[in-house]
Amino acid sequence: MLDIKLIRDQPDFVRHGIRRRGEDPIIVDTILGLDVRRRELLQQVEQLKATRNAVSKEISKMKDASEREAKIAEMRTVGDQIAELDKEVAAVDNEFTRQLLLTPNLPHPDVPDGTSEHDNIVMRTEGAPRSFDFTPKPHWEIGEQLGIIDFERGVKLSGSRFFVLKGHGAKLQRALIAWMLDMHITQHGYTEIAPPYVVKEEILVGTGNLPKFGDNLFRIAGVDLTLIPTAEVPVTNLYRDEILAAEQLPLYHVAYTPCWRNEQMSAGRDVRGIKRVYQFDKVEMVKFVTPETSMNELMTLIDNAEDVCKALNIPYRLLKLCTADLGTAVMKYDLELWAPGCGEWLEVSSCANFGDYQARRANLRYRPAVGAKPEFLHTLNGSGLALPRVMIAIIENYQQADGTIVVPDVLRGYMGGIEILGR
RNA sequence: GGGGAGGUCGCAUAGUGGCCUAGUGCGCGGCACUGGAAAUGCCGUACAGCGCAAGCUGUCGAGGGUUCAAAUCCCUCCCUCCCCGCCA
Repeated sequence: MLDIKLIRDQPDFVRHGIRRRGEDPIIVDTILGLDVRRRELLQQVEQLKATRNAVSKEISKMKDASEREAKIAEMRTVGDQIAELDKEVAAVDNEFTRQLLLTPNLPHPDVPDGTSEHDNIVMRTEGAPRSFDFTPKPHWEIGEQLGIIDFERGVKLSGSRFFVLKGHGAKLQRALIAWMLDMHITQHGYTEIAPPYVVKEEILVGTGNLPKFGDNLFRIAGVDLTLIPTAEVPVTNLYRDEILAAEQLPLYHVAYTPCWRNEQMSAGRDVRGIKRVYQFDKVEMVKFVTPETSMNELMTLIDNAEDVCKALNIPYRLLKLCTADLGTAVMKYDLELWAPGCGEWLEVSSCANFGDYQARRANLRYRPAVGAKPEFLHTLNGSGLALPRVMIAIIENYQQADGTIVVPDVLRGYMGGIEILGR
């Protein structure tokens, strides 16, 4: 959500930001119109309420019965007027809030312009792709042959785009989760959170998934609960409606959760394997920081995600996303691991600074100093990392000619000594 | 799921229609006293909206209602605690 004062004072600046994102800046005029109307009505109704409050107090002290009755009758009329105006205020206010919630975030000036993901900029590529003396296979072949990924039975249970991990496959994922969590906790200073996997509607509004981007969500029939699309949703809302002390910031949290995404719009894309599925596991980092530090915090957030890629010793690259690919962020970077079997770069992490956009929605504030006014803080989040695609990268990069997979060094302690998957 | 008790300012509590402009204690901040501190005293301590400002308005779990006037009365819902039932 944007600050209405910013829209009021610098409408052209806001329009420019919205236009860069490829959206229609007309919403600015809609909001400004509602804002004016809203304040007019508020002033009217509040003046009437002030009158009623004052006269009601007088009434309690009146001795003369007829004078008293006259005032009561008078206030009855005022009360009717107030009731009508209150209704109007509520209607205008609802629409005003709805429009504000639909307004996109403004991109940072340093974000490159673009109209599609092709305009994203590769900042750097780390690590050389391994050279194979055989043709590397895609993970869906290796996984099936080794019996560590069962596609058919996943479909049998839950339909297309669901899969089952078995034996060493399940263990590898569990090892990865524990290892990543431990790395962020012990080396990067994060505190672990184990949140609920279903949340209320207002929580999704807080992170910006609703009201605009609800299409991908799995909602639970009959109750006001939705399966989380990412741990970002419950964790970012942790301190909702609270005022944190400045000394509590920055606050770093890391959470492992499953994620559910009903991506019907991507039907037909990446149908093979586990690259794009309806349920996947992810370790997610979330930061709560003061506004002036958020850009630096974004850089260290990327470092934290990058450390995972480095430790796995798999080639990766860092992308700076253009205005078309920003989502609700102010600025965003993606990390992609190289997968030699399917021959593509896999997005395993998305690291974003949201500025105060989410903080306004979720009412996340901090007090800069004792006695000072509360202010909205800044939120950031980044995957650290998303499990299925890391699994793909490990399977494809660490495959051997005989169809088995070497367990990366860093994971062996978490694998109970297993060094080769499939034996 | 059934029965009971509750939800008031950071915490604890008072408040059964106008004396509530929500009191008190603790905590917190400032000041005084002190060589410094403790103790003590004084002052201040929720959030939001509107307004250039003075100030006004709203919020006592949430939403409706009754009333000239609601923390207080009525209705619906949510949450917490206790007992019973069921259950990993």
